[in-house]
Amino acid sequence: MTVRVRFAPSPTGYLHIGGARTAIYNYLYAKATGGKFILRVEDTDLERSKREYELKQIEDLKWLGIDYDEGPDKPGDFGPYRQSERTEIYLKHAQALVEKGLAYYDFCTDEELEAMKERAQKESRPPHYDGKWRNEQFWEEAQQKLAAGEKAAIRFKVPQKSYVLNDGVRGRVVFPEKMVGDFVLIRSSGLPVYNFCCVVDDVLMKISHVIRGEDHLTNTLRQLMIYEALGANAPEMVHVSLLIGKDRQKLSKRHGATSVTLYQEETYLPQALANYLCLLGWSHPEEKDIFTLEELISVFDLNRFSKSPAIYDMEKLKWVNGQHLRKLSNEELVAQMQTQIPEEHWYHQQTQEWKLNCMELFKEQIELYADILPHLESLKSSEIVKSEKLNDVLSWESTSQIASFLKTELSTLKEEYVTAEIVSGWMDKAKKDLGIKGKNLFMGMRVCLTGVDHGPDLKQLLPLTSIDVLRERVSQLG
RNA sequence: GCUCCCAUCGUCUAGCCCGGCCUAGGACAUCGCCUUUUCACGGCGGUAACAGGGGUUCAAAUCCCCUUGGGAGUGCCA
Repeated sequence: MTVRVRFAPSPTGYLHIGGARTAIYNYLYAKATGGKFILRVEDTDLERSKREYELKQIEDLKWLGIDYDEGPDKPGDFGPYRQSERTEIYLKHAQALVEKGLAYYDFCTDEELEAMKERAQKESRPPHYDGKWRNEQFWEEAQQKLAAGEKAAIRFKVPQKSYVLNDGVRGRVVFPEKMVGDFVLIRSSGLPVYNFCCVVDDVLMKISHVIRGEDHLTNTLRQLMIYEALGANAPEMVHVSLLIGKDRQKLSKRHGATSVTLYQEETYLPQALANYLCLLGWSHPEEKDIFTLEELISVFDLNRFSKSPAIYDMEKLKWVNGQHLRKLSNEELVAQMQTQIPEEHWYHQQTQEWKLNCMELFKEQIELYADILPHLESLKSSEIVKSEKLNDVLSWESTSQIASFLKTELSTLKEEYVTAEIVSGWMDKAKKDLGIKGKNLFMGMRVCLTGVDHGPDLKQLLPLTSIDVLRERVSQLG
């Protein structure tokens, strides 16, 4: 059997990191098995669905490195791939179920349903539908009302029996009888409801494996019933554990960034986000924690999911990002920085060589592209960053000597930038002429020329700062 | 309330299905040391967990039951 999996987002907002994670798992499984990955847009909630969200989610998916074989903009043999364009199909199947006596028309108003629920609550019964239309004796009346043009929802007549699900990660799950009441298949507006569309589509699109979040586990009961009513076999179900926040609550905006877009904006690497997301609830057979999706394809399998929910930890994501960042060459880093960093912060007027040197120097210190900003800023700043250590260095007799020495040296230079050789020359000369060495020399130089008590090697750092700025820094100390 | 799911370091997890190789391994974070005359990177090491209680067994993190805790669902949302 060829594997066909799908990711079925609702275009009611931006792509959520939880959604991105299940999309990745589906994508990987398709790739690992040589199957097909389908993108299906579940936009049956007309009120909240927006085309712009659909487009944005697709863009974000692609940004993460996920591509699909069939989808709204990639016609396949099982389209259309947008549920709003399949209304007729759902209607046809729902009517067929009514004809078979497996579903029925329901004319209850919202008020009646509300009253029904309240009554059930008062009598501490489960709030299941128990309206008259469930009863076969009214079905003729229903047909008449329908013929008269009255609006009705189509409700599924839930069989009185228990269902068993063999889930790929949960194992055997038994849903007892009477767990759910008759639920709606088609709204009175004529539009279908999620659980129904989902099953009809999964059957029609020949989906072999459903990999989705555990929040759908209880939905599965309803879906199992629909598969049965439709005379179809249910696909393999794989319910992946959920992502939660530090407070163990469902991941929401107050836990920080929850949409993929935000990570783009914060200059995360797509491969790092994808990498980290895989690590939550799934483990690499060799316990590797840094990999690309490409590398994962050959080892990905459905048996390595963990059952418990995972807390989303931004700290580790950052670390993963840093690991991926360090794998990039200086050339790639420069190219990326051009697009990731606002032009006014980036030294776009600098030579390529300067930029490459800059990357070489700072890439070990950053985890995100945006982390380069303060470093870039420090290159042109003549501000003295006060600290206890810095004051100590400034109090040394040797430091004032170095300051005036540097002042003279700098005044003789015509170039715009110093070189590593010039800096070396200063070191040697200061050692010989002033008799300063060791910590006094190095720290004195550093403080005078950078205004900071720590930082990267001076021979690499100083050539990135213009001599004018160096002069300014030194003069402030003199 | 009812139903379903889950439970190993602070966090992500390995081990669990097929009990003994577990004195419970790795990673993030944290702490210390080394490296770097500074910082960062890197290297080495430390602190740190089988939720609790009962079984079963020669032997339980692993199998069973209960308790507790957490999550999800209970929509004419998806």
